[in-house]
Amino acid sequence: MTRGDQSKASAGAGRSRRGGSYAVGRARRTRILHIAMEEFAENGYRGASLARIAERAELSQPGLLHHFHTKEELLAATLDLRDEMDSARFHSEDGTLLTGTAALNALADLVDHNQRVPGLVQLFTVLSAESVTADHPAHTWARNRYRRIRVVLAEAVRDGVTRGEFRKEADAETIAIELVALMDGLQQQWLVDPEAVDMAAVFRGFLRETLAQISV
Amino acid sequence: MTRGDQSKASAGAGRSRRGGSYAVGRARRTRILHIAMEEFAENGYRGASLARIAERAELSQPGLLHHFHTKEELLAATLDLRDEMDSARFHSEDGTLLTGTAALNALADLVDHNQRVPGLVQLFTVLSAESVTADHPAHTWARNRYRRIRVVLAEAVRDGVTRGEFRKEADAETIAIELVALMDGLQQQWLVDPEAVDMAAVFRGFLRETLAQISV
DNA sequence: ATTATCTATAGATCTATAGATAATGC
DNA sequence: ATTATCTATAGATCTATAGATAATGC
Repeated sequence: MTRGDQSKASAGAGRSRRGGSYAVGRARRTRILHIAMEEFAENGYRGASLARIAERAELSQPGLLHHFHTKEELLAATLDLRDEMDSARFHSEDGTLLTGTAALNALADLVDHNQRVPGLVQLFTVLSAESVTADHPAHTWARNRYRRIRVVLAEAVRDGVTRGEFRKEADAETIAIELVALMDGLQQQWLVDPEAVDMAAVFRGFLRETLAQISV
Repeated sequence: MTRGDQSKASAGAGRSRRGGSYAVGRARRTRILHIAMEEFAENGYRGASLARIAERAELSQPGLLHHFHTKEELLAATLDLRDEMDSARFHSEDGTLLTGTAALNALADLVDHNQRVPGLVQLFTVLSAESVTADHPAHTWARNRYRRIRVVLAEAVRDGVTRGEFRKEADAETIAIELVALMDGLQQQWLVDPEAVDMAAVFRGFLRETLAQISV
């Protein structure tokens, strides 16, 4: 009963933890999380080692498990943190979701930005692919993340239609799937051979064509 | 000197091995390879276990290592086999590479076909993503495979221009990158959520638009 | 009192090698 | 003679738990 009462707080925030914590602990957790992001990006979930993450965070491996009770729990916290980092990007300053042309341009800006943070791109690419297996701990996360993104993009297109920016025939669902697929696929080719693929340029070109087709 | 002489044979073929082999051995190797494809698809390179592959092939784990000396060697053989399976698809019956519209349509047929072999799609998706790390044993394979595919597709488009099927302005390199990216990205979304994404339909739709744009 | 750590360790892996025995086929 | 197997095992992991000690802050 005592612990259960506080469980609601940790649902969306991701930072707070059940039970109290001291300042040293919170600082260490943050440090662990950032190192975990790098290690999962570099080695995937299966290839990452708690011992190595602990070593880089300068504490013992059981010391790490004091903060995150299992490897899966550490992965979940990592994914929450990564999701938070991107979600800000699709909201305007007053907190509402971007729509229409503005949303699609925000997507192109994201691709530009991603070119400067290969580590974060790699985290998603590696974990998303690893999680296609049904029993992978990130499977549900990946599926829900894709669904969420597709819904947001499709709504952005539909809103564009409502406001008269886009033609009525624009197929919002298909465009959403295409944009996400192209982003992911470009990231894959770019990560494996950065010099050969200018992902930002290709994505902007594609977006220009798409907008030309659906704009009123 | 004695072994070196035969090394050339195994370069392209993939089936033959240095030194002789008995019929039982060849049969077992084939069986091991097919099981390895499934295991690598299901668990990635890092997650797959030689012991488990051996168990499924009904021999001991050191027995398996008699045929493939290391885990990396088994992976390499698996990748060679997988590459062979697809390469036939882009050659016409007289052995020449497909070009222009024919090549692009072959690509769409491939996407259709892939929808019936999720395991093989998963093998590529998982291993390609896992191999973005520079030190992954499949890193070079993935990079070269992408380069090869892009070259083939870009040449198909350029040939289409030469034959007067496509406009001169068609940007062959960009179209090649886009097509590959879209295929990969669609596979990712489809594997993680098959009911939500009709990858064949989306790909054909995209191809239709592209052809409409570049056709004379 | 609670949180943050540590050392020690259990119990499962995992890849690869050594060395022996049985089957195959020139 | 060579190839195909096996058992036994070395040597490295890896995650997670038990139980003790030190630091923190109501």
